Amino acid sequence: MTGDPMADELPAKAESFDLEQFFPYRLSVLANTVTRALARLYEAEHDLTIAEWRLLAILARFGPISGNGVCERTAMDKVRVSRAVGRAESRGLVDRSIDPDDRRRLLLTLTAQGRAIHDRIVPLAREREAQILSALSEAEADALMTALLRLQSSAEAFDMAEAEAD
Amino acid sequence: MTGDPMADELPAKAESFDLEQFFPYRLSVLANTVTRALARLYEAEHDLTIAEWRLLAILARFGPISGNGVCERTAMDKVRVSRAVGRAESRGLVDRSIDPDDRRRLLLTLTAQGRAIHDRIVPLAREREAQILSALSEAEADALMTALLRLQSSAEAFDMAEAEAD
DNA sequence: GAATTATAGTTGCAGATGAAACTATCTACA
DNA sequence: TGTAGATAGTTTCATCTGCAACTATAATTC
Repeated sequence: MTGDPMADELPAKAESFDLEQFFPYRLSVLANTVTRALARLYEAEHDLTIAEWRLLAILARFGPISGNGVCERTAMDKVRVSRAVGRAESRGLVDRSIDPDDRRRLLLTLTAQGRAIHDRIVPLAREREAQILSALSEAEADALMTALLRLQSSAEAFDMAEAEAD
Repeated sequence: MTGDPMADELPAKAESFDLEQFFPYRLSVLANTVTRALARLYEAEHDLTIAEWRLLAILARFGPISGNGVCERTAMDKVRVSRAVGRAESRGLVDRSIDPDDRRRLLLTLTAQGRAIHDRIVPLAREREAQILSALSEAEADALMTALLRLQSSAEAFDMAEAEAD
């Protein structure tokens, strides 16, 4: 597409690069800070990792679902999901049974205890989210979420194209 | 596609938590996608990790600087910086000498080779950033960057408060 | 100016992560 | 059928990460 014949001219000095203003950097640092703040909450509350918390949230919402379904809805790879399920099951938060219709698959559901923990964390997570977002107006926060969603598609398509570029 | 959900959908309990709409989740997933796309670039180009790339970018801009200075400007902890410096030095990208004015400190500078790699990566990184951000208008992208900066302060203050809560 | 305290950076350890290999099951097609 | 190939999930291994402990040097305090 971009057949740019003059691409190799380098008049703009590369040294003027400002990491602080580089979007991927800003995004990564913020995500790291926010994630850590949330992770502390999950861990302090019930010794849950982020992955386990996501698992609970998805199971609470989407009833019995396969591990693969969890992958799709949590943007976690199957290794991470497998481990989150293993740990959550060993702690009695999740039931794991084999899907009789396809015995490769798991049927995952929340136990009563898993549901209880989920329900206890949700308001805390929402509160923390609100605290962080309180730095923005409601309109700004909405615009931000919209932007994140749109960028997700953009970045994903791009990430794919690259991974597949043989 | 979506394995049709069963009829027993719950009433709109407070627990009907939607992970997809949860800001920390959206942020984390996007950052992960974007980071991976960039990491591939750095690695494919010159076998650099994100940490090493940040190190090069900061050294290119802020001349001789201490390891601690790198920490402050890259939002990486000292362990990560120390390792990035060690690896970059062993590959001849960075010079590490002891600051004579304070012999605890290092004086870090780019070597010619480190500078060359930096200069070669910068335009590629910028191009990739532009590609990802092309999903947004310029005004939206500006608003996004502003929002990220403001949230950084907000989240950081919050993260701190928690860490220090003894 | 010795002793305490603080700071810069490194190393050890333990957990999180993901790519790739592996097992088990299902699907397609001869 | 049966054989090849796809898919679900687990395990192995190598890496990344960060907290805590450690070393070395500087600053402060008495």
